[in-house]
Amino acid sequence: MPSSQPVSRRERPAKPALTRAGIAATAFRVMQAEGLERVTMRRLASELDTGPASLYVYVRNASELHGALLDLLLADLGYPAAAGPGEDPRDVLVETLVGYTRVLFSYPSLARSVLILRPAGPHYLTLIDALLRLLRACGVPVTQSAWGVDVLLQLATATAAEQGTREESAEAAPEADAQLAALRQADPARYPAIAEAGDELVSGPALDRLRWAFRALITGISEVPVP
Amino acid sequence: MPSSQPVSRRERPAKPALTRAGIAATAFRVMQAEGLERVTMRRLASELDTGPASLYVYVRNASELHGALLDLLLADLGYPAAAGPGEDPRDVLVETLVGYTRVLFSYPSLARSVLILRPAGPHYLTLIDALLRLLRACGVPVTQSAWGVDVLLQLATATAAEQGTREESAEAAPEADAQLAALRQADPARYPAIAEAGDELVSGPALDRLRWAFRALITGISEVPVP
DNA sequence: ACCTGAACACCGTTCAAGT
DNA sequence: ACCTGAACACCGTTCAAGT
Repeated sequence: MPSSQPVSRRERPAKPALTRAGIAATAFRVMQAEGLERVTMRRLASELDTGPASLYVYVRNASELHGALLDLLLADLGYPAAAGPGEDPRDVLVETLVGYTRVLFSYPSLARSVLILRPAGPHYLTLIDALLRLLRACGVPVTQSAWGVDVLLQLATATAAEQGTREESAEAAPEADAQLAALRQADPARYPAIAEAGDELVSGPALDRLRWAFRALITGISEVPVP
Repeated sequence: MPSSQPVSRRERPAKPALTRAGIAATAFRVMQAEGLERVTMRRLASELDTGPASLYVYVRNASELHGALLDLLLADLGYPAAAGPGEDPRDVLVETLVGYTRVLFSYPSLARSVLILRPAGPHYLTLIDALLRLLRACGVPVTQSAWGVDVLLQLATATAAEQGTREESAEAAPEADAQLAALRQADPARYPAIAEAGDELVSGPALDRLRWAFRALITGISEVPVP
């Protein structure tokens, strides 16, 4: 009676052990390749050769996983220590904010998730710390810097959420056109201020508008004292 | 051979004819009663005694329906014509923005949807027109008003999306606590600026912070010329 | 021509029952 | 004690087949 020997389980394990970091890394890879929409618990489970229930041993829920993805994304962001000689510290701050927004621009769905997430990862804290330091370097008082950094990050994240370069935002495109058309065709008698503003309402490249918005907000943050 | 007479189909029609407005009104009622989460195409269909496919004759998709819900919500918003005697026109502008944000605060999920929607309904245009008029009344040049109104509305909508009073935001609550804890426990050696800012980072009622953010942004909008 | 039943192709999360 | 198969309770959208 020949008995079939089971192949040693320790050799070439097709199934690597599940870990939180491994799940996050797999999620990151799928997000880069196919966008956050495809990063579902079921997809990750099948990618890791297990059932969806197993992921919940290492991750509280899908939203927490999105927070981990943001932190992986921010790992490569570099920050200037301070403004160079003859450099406007506000320009350095604006470009740092633009750098963060650019990263999120490629993943608008992640930006949408982050907007309601209150991220707490180490790289996100590094971003907050860098922005606070740059605000202080612009001469902004500490209380205004503390309240201001939140608003600046919100503006950056919301802009990435609403704009966005991936095909996923193609859904929203027809509605953007609808607003454009509505503004242009608005009855001047009923909407006189819209008529007065005219094409200025929708003019200019998105990045120019974003830079201007950052500059305006930084100016206000530095001038208006907190109550 | 008695034949059963069919009951006249024209009497007491249990099924009112489907219309776009009727669908939107039903959606609005469900949203008020149970939140936007419950406003699904399937739920609306069963509420209207039909199949989900029938709704697509009158509504392009769920996102377009959310735009209609926003416009219904904005129908009751009133706007001040101008600042009264001895009244700061900036305060009037701030309170108008707070009024819009308050309405959205009760429906954070709608705010999330609106953020990527570019609304185009008549009441939304009325809101844009009113804000433009108030900005002009503050002495803000037309180009800055035109670019500014977009950012102000984005800030309002994003704040409503991320805060929010309904139980639906209870999901996000543990993460808000996680950020709070992370900021408080941040290593001062690694995050010196966070340590310096201390509790100022999370101090103050949400509404005070929002009013301050509006004030700061309005100040910047009025001072920084568009490129 | 207009409307819709049924199907397509999925979701996140839980929990009883395994090992 | 730790892990997971299977189920629960849903989604938005499409299209062939009806009336």
